[in-house]
Amino acid sequence: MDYNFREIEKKWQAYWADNHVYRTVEDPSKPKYYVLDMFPYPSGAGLHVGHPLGYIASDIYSRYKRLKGFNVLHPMGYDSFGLPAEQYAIQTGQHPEKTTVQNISRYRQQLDRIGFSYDWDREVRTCDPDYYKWTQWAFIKMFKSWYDNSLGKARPIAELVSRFEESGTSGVDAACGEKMEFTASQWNAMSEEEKEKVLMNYRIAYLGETSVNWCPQLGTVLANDEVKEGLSVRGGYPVEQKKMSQWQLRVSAYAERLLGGLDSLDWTDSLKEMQRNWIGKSLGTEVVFKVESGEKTKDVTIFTTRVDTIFGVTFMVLAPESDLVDELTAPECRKAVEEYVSYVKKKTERERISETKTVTGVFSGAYGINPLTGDRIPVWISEYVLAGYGTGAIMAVPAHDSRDYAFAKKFDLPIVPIIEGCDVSEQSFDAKEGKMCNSGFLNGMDVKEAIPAAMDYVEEHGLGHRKVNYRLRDAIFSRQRYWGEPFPVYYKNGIAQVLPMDRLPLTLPEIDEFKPTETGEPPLARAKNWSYEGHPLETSTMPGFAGSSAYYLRYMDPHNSEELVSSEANTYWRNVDLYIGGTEHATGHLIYSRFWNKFLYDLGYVCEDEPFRKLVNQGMIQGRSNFVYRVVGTNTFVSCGLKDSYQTTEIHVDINLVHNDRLDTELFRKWRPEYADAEFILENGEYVCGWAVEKMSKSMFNVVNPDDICDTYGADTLRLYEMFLGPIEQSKPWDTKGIDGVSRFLRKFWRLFYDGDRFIVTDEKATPDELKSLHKLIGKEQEDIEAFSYNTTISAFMIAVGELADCHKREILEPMVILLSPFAPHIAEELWHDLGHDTTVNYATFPEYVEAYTVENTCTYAVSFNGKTRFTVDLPKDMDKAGVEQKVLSMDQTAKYVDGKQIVKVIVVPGKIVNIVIR
RNA sequence: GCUUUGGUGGUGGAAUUGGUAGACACGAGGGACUUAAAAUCCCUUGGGCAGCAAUGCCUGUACGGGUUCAAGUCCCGUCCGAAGCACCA
Repeated sequence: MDYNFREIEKKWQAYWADNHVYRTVEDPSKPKYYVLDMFPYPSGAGLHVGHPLGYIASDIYSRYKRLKGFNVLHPMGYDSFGLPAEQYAIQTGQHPEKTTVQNISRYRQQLDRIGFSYDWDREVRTCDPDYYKWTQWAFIKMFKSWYDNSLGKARPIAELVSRFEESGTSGVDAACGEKMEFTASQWNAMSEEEKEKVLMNYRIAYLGETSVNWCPQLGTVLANDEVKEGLSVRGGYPVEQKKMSQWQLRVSAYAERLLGGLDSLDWTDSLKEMQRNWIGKSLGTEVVFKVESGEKTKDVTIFTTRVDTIFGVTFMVLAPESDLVDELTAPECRKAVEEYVSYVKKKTERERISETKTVTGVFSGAYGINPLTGDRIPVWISEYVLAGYGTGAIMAVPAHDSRDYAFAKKFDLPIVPIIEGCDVSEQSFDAKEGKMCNSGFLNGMDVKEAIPAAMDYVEEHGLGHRKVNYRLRDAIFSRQRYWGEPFPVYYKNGIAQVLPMDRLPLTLPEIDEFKPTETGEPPLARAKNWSYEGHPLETSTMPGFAGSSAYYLRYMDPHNSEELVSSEANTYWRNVDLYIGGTEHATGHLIYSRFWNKFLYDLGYVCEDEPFRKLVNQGMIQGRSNFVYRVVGTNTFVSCGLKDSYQTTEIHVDINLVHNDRLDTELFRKWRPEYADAEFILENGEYVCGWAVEKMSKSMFNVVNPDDICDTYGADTLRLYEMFLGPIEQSKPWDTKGIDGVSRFLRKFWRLFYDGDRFIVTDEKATPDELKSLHKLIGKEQEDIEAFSYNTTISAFMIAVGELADCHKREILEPMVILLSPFAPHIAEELWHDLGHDTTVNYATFPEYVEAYTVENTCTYAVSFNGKTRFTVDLPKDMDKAGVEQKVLSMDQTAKYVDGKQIVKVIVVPGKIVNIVIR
């Protein structure tokens, strides 16, 4: 019998499913290992071969860890709330739940064909009320919590209330919106409504007025990570800034912990760096400038990281959106300022970004006083200062900041250099180096000394204080959409209240249309009886990241209706040991999840501070597109090699019409009616297509469906091939050409067991050479899998099978089957049973590596260096044979000393040099 | 502009972390078996030179320097690519 992958794969997939082979239960007698994939959003297009790349990698690791004796948690689920299903619903009237369920079942079919070892009994779906009950639960917990900066953790809000009752704000160091100060009696005198307003300033989930990314086309607000270059990530629509009252999460309170926690994680440096940049910590100084405008004076606080340059300040700048603008504008300038502010408001985010080089601004008519020099300096207004960062006001040092420099040049403001010898005639000198001058007490200091010295001075003289600033903003948590988690919030007399826990889940109401109302309210406003005890419920829903922030916890205990996760399950599984997914979540999901987990940790619901210990970013599989070249104005297509002699248009052609870059011209004519009478100019009788590596997408006609690969080559071949393509972290194009190699390898493997229909495995003793091949492979596989270097493991396999092509001995083949099983589980199961085992291979153990088998016979060589024979050493016997000219040996067995130093290794290149590594 | 990360045959990629560069695979070329095809197997395959031949020699990891007995790997400079951030004071 030949290797019939179709039958084998069907048989074993059915067996695994029927017997729940991969069901996982907590087992304290075994060490745990938690391997997680980023769960997919089930889109209508189904999976293409790029999606399973990470899943295959994690599945191999899971199976490997099981062989190593670990109790492995390896679950899968769906991130099933989201925009595409809703957009589709708006267009067709089809309920998003219906399309979501359809898409999920298609995903499941596709996933099942690849042979993953998921414990499907633990599946979660974020749109399932039994699941989002816990998303809503966490939101309520956040609503009922505040962040105590002095303890560095979240605490129940009731605790804050009692502190306010006792002593007001004194002694309270809380993360909050605006700074507040009041006494206990002031607090106690407040109305309920006023108290609620105050508490909203401290809650971790809070309702607040803020400038948001508003996307008119989508009719919703978006988080910062959902916007790239002023366009929405989904759909690519323009985004504008708008002030709105929105639910937010006080992620900024966790900035320092999110930053510090990175050090302990086993993530790539680049990913950690991305998060660090996103958090954007900077240490600087807040300095108070007195500002005069007509008769009025006001203290204006600015933030700077370079107080040392304060003697070079020649003007100040306010952000156009800053509240100070209105207060400080002098009457004679009011008209110009108002015009400027409305001009800035009209611009979209996109325009502001693309016009960063055009300098704009207007004079406010106010003057500030430099607190160190007493100089009187003009106050300007310009969009290059952001309202949301620092205080929305800056001191400008044109000599040493390129943005201030550009502004000074444009509006002809003075530029005063304060670092010796720098030339500021053409550009500013931004570097933090050199000696200070024109700077009073700082003169002669190096910039590096001057920064702390200036900070000290400012603090000692009461002019300001050191201040840490973060770029990380609070997460905007409201979306004006239907297909998301409803907020468990109602409004009683206009005050936001959360539902009692026993009312959860608050399920999505049925509505007849999914688009926003005519008055621009979210779709939920269409729902009838959308109220709680007569009070209206919140009509916006939660964003996509809500459901994905704690899903890894739910997998630990997915059917628990009393708790998010029981403490037994949580203390057993703890956190994710290995998380595999794309980098695109670096500043979104991976920040929110860490925040969410830390919050739950503070309240004692989970036992680990960080959710994901090790993180591997799989690269993208790109498409390999093919092109044909149409001669302009004709229906004639010219082969790629000849295209330069014609004027041509490049046209994407469906890769299914192309094999090895050769176009099937008959299929091409049938592909589209307009090509029915196409003519071709061939080279060597063939039409050669051009190609390019692009994103895999329908519009490029380069999508490869894993189902098709499973049909023609089998799931095991697909798995092997995706891993053989190259390192997991790297992006690489899918190229179907190479798949024959691994397919051939599996057939060769099969032929170790079968000659036609004859099972040819014998009980003969293995030879030393055979054992050597086997153990080399065991060693290599172990080492490589731990390092996620699966492609080289597969190479090692191919070499071993080549070496063992004539070996049909059980003693060798049985371990080989176990070694292959993480990569190609179906064929391994089949052969494992053919070898006479009743259990599945996954309950076997990983073969033990014996180094002795791989070490050759040795004989003694004299080793000399520096012209003298120093000692003798045992080296492999074939040392002097051609082809083995060099060996690196561990010297442990022969531990020799030269001149009192221990020899660690010896490197021999016959006829050339001997290198001794000593310690 | 800043941060991160790369640059090795026709292609995907190896290289024990400083030790024979190009493993393994694809593609290409040649051959065997076959009426033929598929399948399978064998040989060649970075470039150049010499030889009937086994083989030998030179050169070669983006470019230019350097450290070292030894550099794809480490250091300095230049060029190019990818990703992320982007008026963050």
